[in-house]
Amino acid sequence: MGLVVLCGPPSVLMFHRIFVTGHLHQSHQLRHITGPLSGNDTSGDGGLPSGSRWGGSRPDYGRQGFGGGGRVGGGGSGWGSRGGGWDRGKEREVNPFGNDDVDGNAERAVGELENTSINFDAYDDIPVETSGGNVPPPVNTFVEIDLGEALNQNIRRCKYVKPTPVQRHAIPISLAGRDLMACAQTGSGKTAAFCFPIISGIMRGQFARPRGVRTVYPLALILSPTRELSCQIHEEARKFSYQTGVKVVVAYGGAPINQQLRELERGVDILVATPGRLVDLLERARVSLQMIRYLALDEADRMLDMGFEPQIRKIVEQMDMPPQGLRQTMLFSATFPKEIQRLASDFLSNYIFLAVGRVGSSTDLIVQRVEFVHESDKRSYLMDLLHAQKANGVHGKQALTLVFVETKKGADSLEHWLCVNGFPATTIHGDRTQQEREQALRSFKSGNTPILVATDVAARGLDVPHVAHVVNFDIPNDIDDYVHRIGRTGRAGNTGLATAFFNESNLSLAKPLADLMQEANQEVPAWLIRYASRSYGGGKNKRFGGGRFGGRDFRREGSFNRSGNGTDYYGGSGVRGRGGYVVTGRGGYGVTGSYGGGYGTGVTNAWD
DNA sequence: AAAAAAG
Repeated sequence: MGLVVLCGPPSVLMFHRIFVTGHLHQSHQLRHITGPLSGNDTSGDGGLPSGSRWGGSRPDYGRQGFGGGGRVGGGGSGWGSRGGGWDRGKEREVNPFGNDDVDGNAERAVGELENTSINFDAYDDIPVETSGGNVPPPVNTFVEIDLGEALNQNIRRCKYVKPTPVQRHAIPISLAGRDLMACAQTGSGKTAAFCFPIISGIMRGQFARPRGVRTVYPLALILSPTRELSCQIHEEARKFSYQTGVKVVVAYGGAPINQQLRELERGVDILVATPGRLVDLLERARVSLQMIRYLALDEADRMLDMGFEPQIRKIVEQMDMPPQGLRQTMLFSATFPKEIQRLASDFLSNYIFLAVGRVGSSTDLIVQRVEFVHESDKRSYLMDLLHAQKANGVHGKQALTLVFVETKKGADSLEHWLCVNGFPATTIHGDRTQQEREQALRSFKSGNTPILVATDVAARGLDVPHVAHVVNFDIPNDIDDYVHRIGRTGRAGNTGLATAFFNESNLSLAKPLADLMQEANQEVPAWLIRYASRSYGGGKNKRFGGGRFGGRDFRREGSFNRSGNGTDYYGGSGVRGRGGYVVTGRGGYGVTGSYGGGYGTGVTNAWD
């Protein structure tokens, strides 16, 4: 997308023209290269070849000729309709919902009944920013989206009553076949936002795939930065795709590859993976990306930072994946620094930028505290916190506390110290075996070891219900990491507590932290404000440096947007939000007040 | 400088 190189005065007209050109070019390419794939959605619906997993219809919004549901013409020789063998085994599919009523009308289990008073109206107050051409309007219910009956039934089984804000906006965009860069608060339902359209698209599409000897050809690829997160996404995606005929497989390192290979051989539509293991599979030619129609990067900013970028580029640009425009690419994260957005735009084509939620992307469902604690006092201070919490224990059990530290060594030593002092703790970090890591997470989730000491491996995406308290024992060097870490609590509408131990080694974070807390209506201690005003760390602040929050389309920054009236690219129907950005006026939006109230407890666990 | 990600 050549948008970045364009300089000079911004104008609405110019902006539109860029998109229009891109659009035409893209359609042309599609038609030329893939033939039947470019068949228009609407016109094609009546004539779906038999064998489609779902014959529903939906309006054709946005880019023509790519509804995600590409149909490749009649199977010539050497082409089969499935990746291999999955249809035959369909009736034996394990029910990922356990003992739930198959019709999705199961009584709630005891203890889950507490979420009867869900305040979904709080949604209407959430500011939403979109940019890009021809943005499809948001939806209000799952049913009106027409995802297909099988998927709707799974949505009911998951007890999702209404789409969350990011889902309301992202799903229609995605169903329209558009590329998307989405920025939404932690715990706000991002997984489902990219899974639903992918599953729906695969259900309704006809995809002939080459039959390789041992090579499999997934239609969708979902990448995430940690093994545990990939597992979690896989589990969620399996629920969403239950009895849809869509097969989800996960592949990640640290676990025996043979088992994963066997799973792959049984057929795969959606592959969830961590980058390293995927590269391995690609080099062994056990997986080909040739038929990829959907690419989703979860925690996308993390996937494109220094450590991961080369691997991601290799997977996306240097293997056999169709280029942007011929696939649909969706990037999701709670944070999206401008520099990373710039990198990310390499993977996208005529994309829509979507930001949902409060400025700074941290929710006010989380009460944030900062204490000044000298390095040498941290352990005893932590002990005090844990003791105080013990008194609050629910149902005799201690509330779950997630303690973040900077290093793997520090994690081990703190865990040991806690255990010695009578606090049942375990730890998760990259020096432990995968078995140990998964065991630690299970033990934490179950409440067996209600204290988990973690490095940043656990900072992103992991959904552990009922985490009451996140302690930043060591404050991270990056404010975005802080946002993700505290986002392990306060999920799916629950409230949570986050405590950070601040001292003289964290001076560079004083300003961004104070700003972030202020934005989230938190009480900022006077001493922190004093540190913040001294502006350490070279004064560089990526979140507020441009006077804007991180969740903002980089295409509207810099030389592109200097001249006075540069904000109204949105068709003029916007209301100016308090950050100065445009809040879309559609569907009852337009209020930029607080995002309070929440969604009630235990509504879902696929919100990130 | 540290963490993660292949074996």
